[in-house]
Amino acid sequence: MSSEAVVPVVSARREEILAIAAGLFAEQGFATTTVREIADAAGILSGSLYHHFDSKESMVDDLLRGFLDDIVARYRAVASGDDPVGVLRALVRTGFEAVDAHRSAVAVMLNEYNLLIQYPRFAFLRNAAEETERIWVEVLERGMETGVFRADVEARMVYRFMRDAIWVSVRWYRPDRRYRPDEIADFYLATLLEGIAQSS
Amino acid sequence: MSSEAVVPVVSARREEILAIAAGLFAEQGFATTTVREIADAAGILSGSLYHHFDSKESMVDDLLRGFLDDIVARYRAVASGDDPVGVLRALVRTGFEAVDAHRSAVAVMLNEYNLLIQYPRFAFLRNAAEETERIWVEVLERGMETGVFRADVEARMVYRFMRDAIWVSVRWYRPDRRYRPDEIADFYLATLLEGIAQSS
DNA sequence: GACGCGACCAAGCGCGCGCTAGGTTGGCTT
DNA sequence: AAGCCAACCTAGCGCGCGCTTGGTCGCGTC
Repeated sequence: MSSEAVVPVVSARREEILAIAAGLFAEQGFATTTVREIADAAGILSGSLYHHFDSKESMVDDLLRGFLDDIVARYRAVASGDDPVGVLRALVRTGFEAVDAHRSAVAVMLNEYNLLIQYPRFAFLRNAAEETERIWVEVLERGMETGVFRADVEARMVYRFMRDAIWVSVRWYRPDRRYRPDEIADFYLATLLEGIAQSS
Repeated sequence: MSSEAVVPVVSARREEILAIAAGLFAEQGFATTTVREIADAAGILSGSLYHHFDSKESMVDDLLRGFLDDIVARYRAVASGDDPVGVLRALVRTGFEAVDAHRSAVAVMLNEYNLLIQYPRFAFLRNAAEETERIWVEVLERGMETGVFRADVEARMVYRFMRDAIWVSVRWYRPDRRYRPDEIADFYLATLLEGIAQSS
């Protein structure tokens, strides 16, 4: 009998360094962040990073792969509901929760998508983006067909505005501040569903 | 008598190179774009760029200064109206027009703001951003006071969602496609003002 | 007490970066 | 014909980048 269960699946130190790198990538951008900065922040020398990672590129690869696996799974789970309004609410909440819980990954995704998508190894980014769009648009279109959503705007365009508004909120949202993610989600949903014009 | 009027205020060649650089900055990012790439695209050698510009940094400085001067002036002009709904419509249209007419500048502003704002020479970015926010928020708050806008969401938060949705559309909007900027503005305004939920 | 190994250090290689200094060219002016 | 100057070239400097190679250290296992 070996005591395998005690051994972490992946090195804890590796995860720690990945989180540090993610923070720097999110703050300053992937290209602008140097391996020496990452190493400094982790308290080691730059060469020692390569004990944990193949390359700087593989750090951002790891980060985004983990994040996208998680959030796409959440979207899938949430989208199985019947009521389009309820599903849309849940999708939006999930999105803002991700902004709160995975700040760095969301910021990197937002800022570096166009850069990274050029390289074959990051094809999984496009796959995740496309599946996400499919899930959201399907709900919007179902709601339009059943009459709970207005049908005079394109579902894809509505999706884009929603996605962008949620993702970009990572630039001004601060987790320690006034509003919790689900409150912001509700603010956003209120204006999205009912509009800001007074009907009275 | 000299024939000064014929001489361009700034070199036409300089403007041409600036537009080329802007396109590359927008596509690949400022840090990732090299002076050699800019020079190649302009059909000259990298050293020759420095006949026209002090530095790579001064290119992006020039680009953003020109853009922000223009758009802030437009916002100011448009905000002088009385009717909050009308002013908001005009602001949103102006925003989408800028996305259409100044693609590169908007993209650079969106992508590099956080990076550039760190350096003193780019303090004018913050000034422009703050004045813009003041103009938009003032209109929203005026509309809330007079009762044409709902008052149960924060004006600043509404502003941020609007600003981001407009700016980020530069990532998917293509000028040659189906929709003109004012059509997209109207789509966006329809969902923003009235919401996407059917009242029936 | 020898061994294995995960974590890190020491030293530095080669490349591409932004930028520079001085020279050349050709059209325009006088 | 001479001079000027914007535009561009030639050649390359120094720096910081991502990454590599071989070695050190200390903890846990048998």
